[in-house]
Amino acid sequence: MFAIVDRLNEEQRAAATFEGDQLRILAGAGTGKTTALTARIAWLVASGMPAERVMALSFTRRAAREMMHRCDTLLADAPVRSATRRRGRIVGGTFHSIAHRTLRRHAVALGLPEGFSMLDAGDAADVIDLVRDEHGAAANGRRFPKKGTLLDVYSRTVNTQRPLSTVIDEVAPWCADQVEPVASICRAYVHRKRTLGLVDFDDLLLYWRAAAMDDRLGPLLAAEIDHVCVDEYQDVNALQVEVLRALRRTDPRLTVVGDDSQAVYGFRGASPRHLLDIGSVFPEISTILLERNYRSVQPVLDVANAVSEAAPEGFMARLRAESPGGERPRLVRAADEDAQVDAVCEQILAHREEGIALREQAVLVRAAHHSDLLELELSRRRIPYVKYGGLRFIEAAHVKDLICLFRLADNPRDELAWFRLLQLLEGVGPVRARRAIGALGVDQPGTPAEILMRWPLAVEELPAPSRRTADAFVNALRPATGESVGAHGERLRDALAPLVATAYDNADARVADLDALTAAAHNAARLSDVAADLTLEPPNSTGDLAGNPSIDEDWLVISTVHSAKGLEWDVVHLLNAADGNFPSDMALTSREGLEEERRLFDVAVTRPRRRLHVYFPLRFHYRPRGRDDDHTMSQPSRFLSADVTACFDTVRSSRHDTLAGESIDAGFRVATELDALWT
DNA sequence: CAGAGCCGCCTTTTT
DNA sequence: GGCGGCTCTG
Repeated sequence: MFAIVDRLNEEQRAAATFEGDQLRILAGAGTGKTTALTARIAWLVASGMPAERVMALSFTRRAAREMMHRCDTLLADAPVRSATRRRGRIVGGTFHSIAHRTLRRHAVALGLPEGFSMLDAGDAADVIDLVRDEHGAAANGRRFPKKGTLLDVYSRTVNTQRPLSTVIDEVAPWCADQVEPVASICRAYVHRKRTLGLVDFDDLLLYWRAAAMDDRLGPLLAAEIDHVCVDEYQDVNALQVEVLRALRRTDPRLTVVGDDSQAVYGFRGASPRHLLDIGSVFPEISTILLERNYRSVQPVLDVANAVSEAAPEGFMARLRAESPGGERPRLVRAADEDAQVDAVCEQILAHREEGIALREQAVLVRAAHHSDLLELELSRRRIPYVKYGGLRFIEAAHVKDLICLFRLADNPRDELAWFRLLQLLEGVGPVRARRAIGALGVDQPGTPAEILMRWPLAVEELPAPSRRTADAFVNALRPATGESVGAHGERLRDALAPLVATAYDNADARVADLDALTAAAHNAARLSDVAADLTLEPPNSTGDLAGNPSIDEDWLVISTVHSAKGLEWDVVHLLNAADGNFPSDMALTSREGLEEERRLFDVAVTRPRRRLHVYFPLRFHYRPRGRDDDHTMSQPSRFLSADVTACFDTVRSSRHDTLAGESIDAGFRVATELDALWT
């Protein structure tokens, strides 16, 4: 049992073995927060608490995965109390994924159809657009918020639990006098989702809270869990706090970990106040501070300290390194983005020659598309990489088609899925699709089977040539008696494949994707689960470009700074440290926006253990990923103040040498090929 | 009414 | 360079 806390320092050990009910661990970057939290979990389990009665929550998927992984490792080594009891696994994941599991288990009690559909952000915007149209929003001649803004306003209102008017003042002040029409659309949106059995990301939390607050269901849920742990508590929002409060109504045991100086999810309603003022919700909570940084060498921490010193408020103590020595970070000025990419690749390979594997290096970017050029170059140089964050596989049209089909198989009320799939048919556009859906009566009462029984009425609305195809794919929706979920999935895939093949180009690759996705149906309880899992935990298809990392033993990590939070590498390369990129000019409309960018910058520079390289191109392509020659000049990031820059060795990338080398190489090749004609 | 073709806008971060 | 929204045509 003591092996668990053997390698911890005094404060970490105090946290892991804390005897009280409620604990808050406050700690700066690199001080071993997650180590302390996972050690605490292992300690609780070793002390006799069944692992499956510990719930561990985090906001991001990556942080949740990391936490689960470390728990698994610790628990595998820890002693088992009772030889007869098989060790369970802790209940862990993101808030949203645990909420989803709870909703599936108690769907009926919560007034949801068993096969409810999980909407992604795009679907949610489409539903809200639907009700927006029906309200004749654009008709009154006034500028009215579009679906994106409406969803943003709705989501912030839900997540911050504040009045709609306050949120509108903040997010879209130009329509502050239209609060009532917006409210009415929000009400219609909520009502529509309920009628059709649709659940969006925010609903997961709303229903979970309702379940935990319910007089019958709440105690049931509470009785399943002894201890709740929350990582990255500075990223929780008001709604998540209420979920926690509801879950802990009867049993107080709770451990949270956080760092207010790393709060970077304000844009979705999170606030570090929840961490700092936690006493107002859980008055009994004790606090332990972790202050010793084990991650980084002092020259790297000097950068972080200089960055945070410029902040007007809110940072904790200066970071002091436990490990001595270390090299000064490098600030690399490159002529343009191409030179930056070259410099990064050269540096990565140089480190690799020194014995630092690709896996121990990461390239961090503010926005996912900042690594586009780099990814091309990495592929060209055959350097394998995996990218986290950014555009998702799931947003590819054919992937959404299959997800919609799986949703529809369990929930024939899913108007959105019908609308999308019907339009794959030849000669069917929005109008005919809508008529057919009207004939189905998706909003009428009745069982799923009864809705499908109205299909003969709906098919009348479609043009004659498409009816056979349409019949075939609706037949595939009906479950055959005794058929497994996997077999049903295959049948749906077969019905969709020809439609996908005619509706899009590069059909082969797309149909291959369908196969891979269908495979997931074989060990699922129901098809809507497969769809929901893909929505909550979307795979990313990058990495294909540079070879398959599961075969290559070593690969580079590319990540957005947001997705990199909580992780560490020996070497970190931070790209595009130019104003407008980082801080993103999108964030500069408010002071809080700028401060959040500063914390994000702080997160980025506190990721490396040993080496930090910050790159700054002097010119940018005017169009992102543009291959033309239009450039704009750029300023260094405002976070690279004189004090910060003083912590770096500033170097210029040697683009010209590389160019010269390449042209000599090309000249040599031409000569060889010309000669080859005559041998 | 569907679909081709054209214009202009876009691009933060995550569940 | 991609996509959403618009117009024009059959």
